[in-house]
Amino acid sequence: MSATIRDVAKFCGVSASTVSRVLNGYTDISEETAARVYAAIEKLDFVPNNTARMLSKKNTRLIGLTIPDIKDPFFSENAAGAEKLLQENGYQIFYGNMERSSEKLLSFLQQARQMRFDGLIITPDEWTEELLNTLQRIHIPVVALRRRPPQSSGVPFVDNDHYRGVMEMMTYLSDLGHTKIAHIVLPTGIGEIRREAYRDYCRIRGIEARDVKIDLPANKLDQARENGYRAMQRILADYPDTTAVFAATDQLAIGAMVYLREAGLSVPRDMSVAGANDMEYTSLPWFDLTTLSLNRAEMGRAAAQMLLDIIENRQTHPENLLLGTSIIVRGSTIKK
Amino acid sequence: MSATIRDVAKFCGVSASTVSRVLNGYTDISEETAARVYAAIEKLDFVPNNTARMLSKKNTRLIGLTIPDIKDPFFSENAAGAEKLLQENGYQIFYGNMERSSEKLLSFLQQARQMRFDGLIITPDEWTEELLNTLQRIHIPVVALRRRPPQSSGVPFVDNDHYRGVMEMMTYLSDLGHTKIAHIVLPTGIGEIRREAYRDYCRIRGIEARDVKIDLPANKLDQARENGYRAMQRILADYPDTTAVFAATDQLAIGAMVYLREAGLSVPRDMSVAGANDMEYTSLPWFDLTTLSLNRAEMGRAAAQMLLDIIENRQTHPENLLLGTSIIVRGSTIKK
DNA sequence: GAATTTACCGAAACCGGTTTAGTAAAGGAG
DNA sequence: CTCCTTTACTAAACCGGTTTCGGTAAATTC
Repeated sequence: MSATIRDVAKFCGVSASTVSRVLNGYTDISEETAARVYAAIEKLDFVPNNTARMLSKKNTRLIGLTIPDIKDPFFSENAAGAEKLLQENGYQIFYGNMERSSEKLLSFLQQARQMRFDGLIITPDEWTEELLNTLQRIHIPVVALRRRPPQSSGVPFVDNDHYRGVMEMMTYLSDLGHTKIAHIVLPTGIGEIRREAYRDYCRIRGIEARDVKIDLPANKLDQARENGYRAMQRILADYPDTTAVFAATDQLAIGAMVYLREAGLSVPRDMSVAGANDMEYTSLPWFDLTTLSLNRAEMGRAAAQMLLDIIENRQTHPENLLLGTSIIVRGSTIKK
Repeated sequence: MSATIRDVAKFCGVSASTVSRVLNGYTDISEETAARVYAAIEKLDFVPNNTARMLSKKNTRLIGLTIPDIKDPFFSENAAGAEKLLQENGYQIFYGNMERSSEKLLSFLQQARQMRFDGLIITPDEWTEELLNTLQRIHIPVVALRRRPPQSSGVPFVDNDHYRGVMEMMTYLSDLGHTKIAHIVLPTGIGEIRREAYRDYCRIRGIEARDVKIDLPANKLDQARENGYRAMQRILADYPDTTAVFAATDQLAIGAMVYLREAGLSVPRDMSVAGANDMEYTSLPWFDLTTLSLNRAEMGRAAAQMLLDIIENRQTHPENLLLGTSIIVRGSTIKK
């Protein structure tokens, strides 16, 4: 079928090991032989068989990266960040689309084991006992992204510093003069962290905490908006004097804005609205949404860097990393 | 390191070939031996090394799938469609993020060759001579998605029937009573097909063709919107009596709506607007955009099916496939 | 009871690379 | 001239599966 390394060797009268050495850039090869080998490679259209190489070298230079939901552009951006760094280091990313299913994740890990991936970057929706066991058993370096693993698991972790980010956003809203600030809670783990920060902030500043959580499963974009919609409804019912809303994600914020629109209220005149995660389209003039930006590409890059440090033994047990966030101020929030 | 098939063999006193047969479900194995082997596998935590398997079997059951731009949710949806079908058939998808770069595509193909992928589904931004040559040389079955390859290349092709889709959309707008319908052209290959359909429709119906093409490179979402914005501006300048605009993509339509908003015109009262591709967020009440829906998952599935037919020799040279589209009627278009 | 079939399993080659250990020739030092 | 390095290369083992070819023993056929 395809030419092998021995074909190349025979063609230019050297041994297979010599060809291999040429390919791998060893220096104890005369220029002349190297040139002959390259010529033969060209002539025979030889392309080394990577599966064979993976087998004999004991690594694959393959990194598995799970994407919780391929339709959510959030994840694709931090994937892109990771990919860039890994490719610079000669690794290929093998993406796994989880579709929010924990069985898919487990079977991806099984795949990873069979394929002998050199490392994994995962973003599980939840950290089950079974997941932790599987991770233990497959003996592959792993870094967790955006979903904090149990402390005891020893899995290193990269995320944004949501707690601090929320504090900053609340400070920003306070500084605008708002004192009646509601919070729309995201019903996930990250959502709880943000809610906690929100409550802490309220306590410290001595203002009333008005956090509303709608518990509908929010694993689809339109459902997330639906949650924001209902939360806004409840906020207006329970706390009618609210002047600003901080939604835990942009999707929730958009949902809230849909409700405000239906209720005949104008943003930002009647209500300031802020979100988080910086979704692409929220900069459009209809929304012009102030948001907490998470710097997604940087997160992916950081996770990849951490993983490389582990794989290449520069670091056996790295510290968790919480990246800073920044507020993108737009027109949806104004002075009280 | 990890247990091998020979370890398992030794452990339960059989030969490696027997273990292999058990793993591959051969029938000429006594139940008792099979049970012993399974027990040993369990005990030793043996997981077959897929790289070795790929090498000895002559296939990898890996399919390469290129994603032109990971940030664009359009592609991820047809990737998901393809993935589903392929996984059902025991194939894994290896994604390649092209970031709209033709060099990346070429290097992905090189990767594909080295890794001995069993098949490829690609969506190149353009069909260069070099690309066609490379495809020839790597000897991997390939199906093209959404970018029509040159007829002579023999590469089979799956796409929506844009021509017919545009005809249907124009018919829909006509039936609403519009006769002064402008078209915002997408500056790509697909854009040309749509423009052609638009012009043909105008000719047949005897109405004036008002297609406007802004040539700024449109490979980012915000740039696409910028193009729509400027196109709308020109439409209003050149054809002030226009009552409906059909933009070749939703992004262009949104860009147009931004301009209309700034110009103080209301959609749909002053101008009906329609788009294409059914972007997720265009259903929001601010836009409520009528759009030509492309059924993305189905496209991916169809491409995967075609590829499998080629790989498994059911079909050596399949016909190109053009899938139907449908119009999603929303509030941005009304009767004249 | 001999011949043939069938069920079950093993030895060894093979896939296509890499790597180790070692060698012949050339060059340099003493 | 001998000894020691260095340079440039090779033979063969190895990675961990699969596959081919066959062999033995039991079961079946005649």
